[in-house]
Amino acid sequence: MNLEAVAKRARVSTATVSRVLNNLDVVKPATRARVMKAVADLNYYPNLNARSLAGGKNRTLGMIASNLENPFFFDVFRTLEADAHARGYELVAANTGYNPEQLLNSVRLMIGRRVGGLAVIVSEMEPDLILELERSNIPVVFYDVGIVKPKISNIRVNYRRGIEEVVKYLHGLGHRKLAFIGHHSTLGPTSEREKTFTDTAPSYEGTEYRTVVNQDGPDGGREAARELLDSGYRPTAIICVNDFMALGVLRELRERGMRVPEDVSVTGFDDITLAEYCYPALTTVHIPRDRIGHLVFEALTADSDRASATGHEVVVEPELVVRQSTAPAGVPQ
Amino acid sequence: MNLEAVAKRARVSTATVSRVLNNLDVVKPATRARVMKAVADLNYYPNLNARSLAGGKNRTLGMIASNLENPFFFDVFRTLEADAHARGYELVAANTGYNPEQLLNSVRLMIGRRVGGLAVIVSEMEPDLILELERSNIPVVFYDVGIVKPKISNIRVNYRRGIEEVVKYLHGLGHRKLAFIGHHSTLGPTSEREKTFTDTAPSYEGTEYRTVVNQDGPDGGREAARELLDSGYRPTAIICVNDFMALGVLRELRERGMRVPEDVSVTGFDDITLAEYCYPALTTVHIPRDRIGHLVFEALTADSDRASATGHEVVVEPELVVRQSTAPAGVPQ
DNA sequence: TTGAAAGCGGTACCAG
DNA sequence: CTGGTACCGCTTTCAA
Repeated sequence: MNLEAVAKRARVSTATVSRVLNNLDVVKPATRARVMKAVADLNYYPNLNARSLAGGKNRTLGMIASNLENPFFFDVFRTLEADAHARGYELVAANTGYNPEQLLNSVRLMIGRRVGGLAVIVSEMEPDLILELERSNIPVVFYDVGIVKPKISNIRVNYRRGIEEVVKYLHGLGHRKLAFIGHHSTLGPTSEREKTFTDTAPSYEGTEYRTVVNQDGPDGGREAARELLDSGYRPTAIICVNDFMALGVLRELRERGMRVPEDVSVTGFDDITLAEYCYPALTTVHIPRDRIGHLVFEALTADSDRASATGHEVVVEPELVVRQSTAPAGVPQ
Repeated sequence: MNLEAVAKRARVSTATVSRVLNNLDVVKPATRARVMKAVADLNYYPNLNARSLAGGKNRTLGMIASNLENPFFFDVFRTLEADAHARGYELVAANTGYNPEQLLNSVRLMIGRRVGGLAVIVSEMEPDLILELERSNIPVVFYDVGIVKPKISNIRVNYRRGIEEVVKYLHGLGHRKLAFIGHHSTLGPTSEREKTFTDTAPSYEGTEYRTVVNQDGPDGGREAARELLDSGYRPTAIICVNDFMALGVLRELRERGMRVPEDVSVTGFDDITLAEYCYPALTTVHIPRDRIGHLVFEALTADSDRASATGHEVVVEPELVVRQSTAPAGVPQ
């Protein structure tokens, strides 16, 4: 089923069918109607591969995420997709599972597809990546990779401030024995959070801390908490790199009979919906994922002449959200 | 950057470059090496659109899901993707948000892309869908749509048995006032669960029940629980259509000061990872999502001559998993 | 307003 | 083992 079949049935040329299908309003209404009918009769749908090959354009955007299972990434995906659909774009997503090799793979695939724009929302990184992306000449937006080059935009979240607020808040509650639970990632948001933590914690006198990492997700969080507690260290507050991992921490604590927040306070990061649904509801730092999604879409579809030509950077400010998983530190043991 | 550029640089024809890129081992090692070098030098990546246009083949599979945010769908996606990658396929996903219109859209898009196979894992349905899919001549696998046609496979879960076991189990615990919380969907798995419930419940003497539906997800679950309880009805056990919604039910109960499972028992369905992480851990029905993912992949890539040519059906058996959210019914109020 | 035809970047068949 | 070349299905001048 192709253009020619439709053309034949409508007694016009393929060029005209193409015009109708692309809404080039130069076609005589009568002709247009005839074509439309043929299209409907034949149940015809254009071959998108041929279309983007011939047109050199592509109304398909790509998004590569580290872990779509983590609601943080998914929420960005969701709003990006909504924006895309609203403006007649399509979005294809790829998951790297924090695997740098897979990241490179996905990027090449997206380039191979000649997507109209590519959002790289990942925590891991690959050296060759930036270079290849630059050469590809595709509009790209990174999330939290500190590189701004022509055609490459950047959206960052002020993690530093987020973590600082958490530490300050906990310190204000009297917590002096802290722990940080993070996840593996070569570079990017995560390590920035961790680094900020190890930078900040010591600035408060008399504060002890320890750090442990594991994979992203409830399982990883639980495992990390287990390792932390098995070491004998007894923090009064545990700061998690994100809410998704905090879920696992809460569980481990619960199973050990440690009460939250009476015995130990726990904080997350991101403010995913689940943060409100777990028990106890999680004190966390809100990151406006919908705003990020919108920004990504804009950056990807901006006129290549202006902003994107230079590559711009936007910083998003996070905000502390206090719920039930934190409380004043108890009497030191 | 195209084949010709590479060919020129390697001093061979485009045909040879193509052979090298496709591992047709008829190329002399020396030549192959030269081509490889040119490819590397030029940082060349084949245009996938052109490739599938010319080749008529497509190593890209598609998966359409109702709600990728629901871990059930995501888990299927994950294993399908893993299988695909392992065998050199790619997977593009689309989300319908339970919207039939969006479903049709996505299907057309996938057909437009001429994907090599399409998995339709959704709860909603569109009349035109089956027809269009059939004409497309693309291998298709449905999840729980009771239609088997040539080239269309079907994977079903024996929901009926799952629900029956839940009801029987709860009845054994003495529960006589039940409630079912489901989500909207025109047809498919969900309504089958609900139907099974309304079929089964009355078969136990003295059993009362009520049903309420809302959107999928914790928010919807919470809202449904709210509506249920606001009506004045006081079930001793609430059966949720899936774990994702049960999360919200647990929260609403908690906020109303109703203890689970002392005051009311709650069950989920699917056995997502989160079911173990919520509080209390959820009694649910396990569905082997990895197995489903594998089955989907197989069905999509099976030799079109055999099985898929006829279209086959596989039934997966679920299994009750008892955790902490259920207990014997207390004294009637 | 419409048609003819030249690509877009590959693949695959046919020679050599 | 390698090159020439006819498409794949659609977009886009260029003419008419």
